[in-house]
Amino acid sequence: MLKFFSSSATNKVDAKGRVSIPAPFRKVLQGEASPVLFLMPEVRGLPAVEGFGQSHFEKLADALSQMNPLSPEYDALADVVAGQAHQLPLDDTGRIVMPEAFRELAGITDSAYFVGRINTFQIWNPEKYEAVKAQRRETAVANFDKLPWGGGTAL
Amino acid sequence: MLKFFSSSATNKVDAKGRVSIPAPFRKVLQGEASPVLFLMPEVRGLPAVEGFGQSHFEKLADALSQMNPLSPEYDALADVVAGQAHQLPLDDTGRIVMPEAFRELAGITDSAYFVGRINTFQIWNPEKYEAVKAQRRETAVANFDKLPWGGGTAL
DNA sequence: ATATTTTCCATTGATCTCCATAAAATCCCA
DNA sequence: TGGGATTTTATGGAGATCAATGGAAAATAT
Repeated sequence: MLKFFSSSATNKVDAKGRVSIPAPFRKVLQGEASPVLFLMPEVRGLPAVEGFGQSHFEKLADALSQMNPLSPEYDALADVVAGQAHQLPLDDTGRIVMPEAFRELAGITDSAYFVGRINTFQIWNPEKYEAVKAQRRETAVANFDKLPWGGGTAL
Repeated sequence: MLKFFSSSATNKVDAKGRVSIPAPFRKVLQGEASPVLFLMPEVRGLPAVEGFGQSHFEKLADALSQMNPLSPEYDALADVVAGQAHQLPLDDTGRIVMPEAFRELAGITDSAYFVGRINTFQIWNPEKYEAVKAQRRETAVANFDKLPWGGGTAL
């Protein structure tokens, strides 16, 4: 079973904030030791929510554990990774209740766009993502040679 | 067992988007650890879909994992490689359901042209490929001396 | 008791699986 | 080497399964 988040989908968000996690992402989460979902604000402040599973969270936690907990850097990163993050249970139909704070941060009201990012996925307001998508496409065309297309020409 | 995609074929696409993956390509996919097919938009923006197996995807994912996930380049490439990509199961007769977004991107309606590209293959609208084929042949003639033809004329 | 949250059930539409057929490629043996 | 027999491919369709969603009942908290 695959361990990367790929594909994208737009799902509805109901009045209580319930939303289905796309099945391909659920399968990644369920392939992990403990099938839980973490959400946190997009680190750079983009209007999006970052989601991932247990294994990625542990990598973050381990990295933080190496840092000096009395440093400003630790304070800052721990706030994003732990303080503002939530660990959410999936109900039996694969839904979560997306906390109000995240919906507000991402400008999500009645629908949410899920997009895979390999080790994580992001949740966007569909219209807002549409706006960055074209820009990303352009940047991708200009940078595709950074990827290994078989010949090892990358980098 | 061959591990490169070569040959080409035109197959029908039914109303639900079902299409047979040409047998030679299936054999390449089935030679891998996990026989799944990835599809993603052609990275340079051509009206075509790029297909490949697990091993190539992992090369891309590894390369991305080396990049700074907070850079615009990561955003852009991850969107193409993961966000806009899909991992598709082959049914027992070797078909996939080609997502609507890909059919639209490539202008594919009722038939699809599959063409091998060594480490990947591409899927085109047959007429659209016909249009680029002549151009490619010209460029190939001008560059065939970059390939080893055994006589020592190469390079 | 009221409001909020969680669990459960029900519906619909999409997706997957299975079966069946026809055409093409391959095999095989005289 | 011919040519029939077998296997592999490509394709169509229908039934079974699953995903997404809405709503209500049950539980919990205030």
